[in-house]
Amino acid sequence: MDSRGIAQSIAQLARMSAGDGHVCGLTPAQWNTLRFFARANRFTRTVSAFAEFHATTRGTASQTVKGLVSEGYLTRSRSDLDGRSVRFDLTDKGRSALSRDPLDVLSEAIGNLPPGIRNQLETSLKRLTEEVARTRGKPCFGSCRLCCHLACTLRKPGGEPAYACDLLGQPLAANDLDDLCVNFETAQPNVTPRPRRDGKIS
Amino acid sequence: MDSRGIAQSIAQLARMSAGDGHVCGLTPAQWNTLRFFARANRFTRTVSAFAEFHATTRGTASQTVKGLVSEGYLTRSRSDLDGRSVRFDLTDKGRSALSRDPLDVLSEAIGNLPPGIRNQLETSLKRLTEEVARTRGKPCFGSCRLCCHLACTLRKPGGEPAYACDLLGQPLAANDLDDLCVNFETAQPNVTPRPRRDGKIS
DNA sequence: AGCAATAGTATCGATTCGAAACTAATTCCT
DNA sequence: AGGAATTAGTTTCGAATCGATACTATTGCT
Repeated sequence: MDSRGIAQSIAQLARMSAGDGHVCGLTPAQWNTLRFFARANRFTRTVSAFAEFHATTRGTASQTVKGLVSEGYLTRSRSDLDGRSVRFDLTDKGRSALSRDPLDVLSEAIGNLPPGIRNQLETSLKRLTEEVARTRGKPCFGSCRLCCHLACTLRKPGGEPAYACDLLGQPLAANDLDDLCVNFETAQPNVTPRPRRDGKIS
Repeated sequence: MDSRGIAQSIAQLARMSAGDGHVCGLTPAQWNTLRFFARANRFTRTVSAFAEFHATTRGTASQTVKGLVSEGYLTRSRSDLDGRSVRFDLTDKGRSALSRDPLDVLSEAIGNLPPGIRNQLETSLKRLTEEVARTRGKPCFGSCRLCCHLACTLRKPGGEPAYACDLLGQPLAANDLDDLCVNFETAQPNVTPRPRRDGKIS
């Protein structure tokens, strides 16, 4: 199969796995939104970040989020550091809904792959995502663990390491490190950082 | 990253690559349709097959196809073997449109992968597609070359081999073998064939 | 203070999509 | 052979989605 065929099979896999649309009373767009807010770190659980991630406009994203808030899947809280910013967090209802995520048919199939194959797949997908994002001039979301802005300091020898984000100047808990972040930059040399004017966080 | 994360990155890759929607005057749905009819063999270039592939309803698929026909990207021709069946073929306009396919950003990224990695990716995707399709009880489109219904006979020693589809009892040209087919079944033992009531072709 | 940029929301119109009803042709079953 | 069920395709209608645009409020820069 040629590259086009592989590209199409990626598209088809995504389409097939997205489910028949309305499952458990949620639309495909709402499922995507819930998934995003479940995986994004606290700097990233915003309408703007979601819009960018989902490749849509802020207006559309705002509508979808509003619907999920009014149905009790997300909570809305203003930031006290930035009066413009609003953060959304999953409620228990939102978390329990995700346990019936239609995308899990794909997750389970991936879980059945041999570990070596699965790691290889993950690596390839990461590379493809970065390359496509670079081509399209869009940010490539990623986790702090592989981000060039992650700072790790050891307070005392043999103690617990303390993490922080260099870019935002904010501390990071150990279990924040695998969450998605808008500000992700691959931790590798000779990469010019994406210009960013507003480095403030919520 | 866990399996859910990988599943989501597949979904995101597909979304990101699909482009910003309207490119060259075609909508995302229309691009998908063109891609399908470009890759499907003559038994598969129907509304029903496309609807199943695209995981939508025949009504929706019919609408999209109708639009493409009226804009000159596809031609519509009734079958003379089955009065119900209609086949759609790409026009030159359709083919030339596909040379500007927004999905090509992903295809190119895939083309940049080292051959071994690319083959591994293709294998993994095929396996995932089959598994998800099986779970959801849907057919898994594939090419004749790997299908259990492919029959190959050698008319005379050293001559050109002749291909045919066992299921449909129809001859296949050599360059048909890589096209998508609805009736695809993996060529491996101990697999119960998907039940099929209507084996007739157009 | 003034201007540009950012975060989020609201509104409108076009498109999409799923469900259901419908026509016509074919196949299955007795 | 003949009626019932199935299949292919289309049409229509209403709901949902989405992009574009305009708008408010807040923040950053000079």
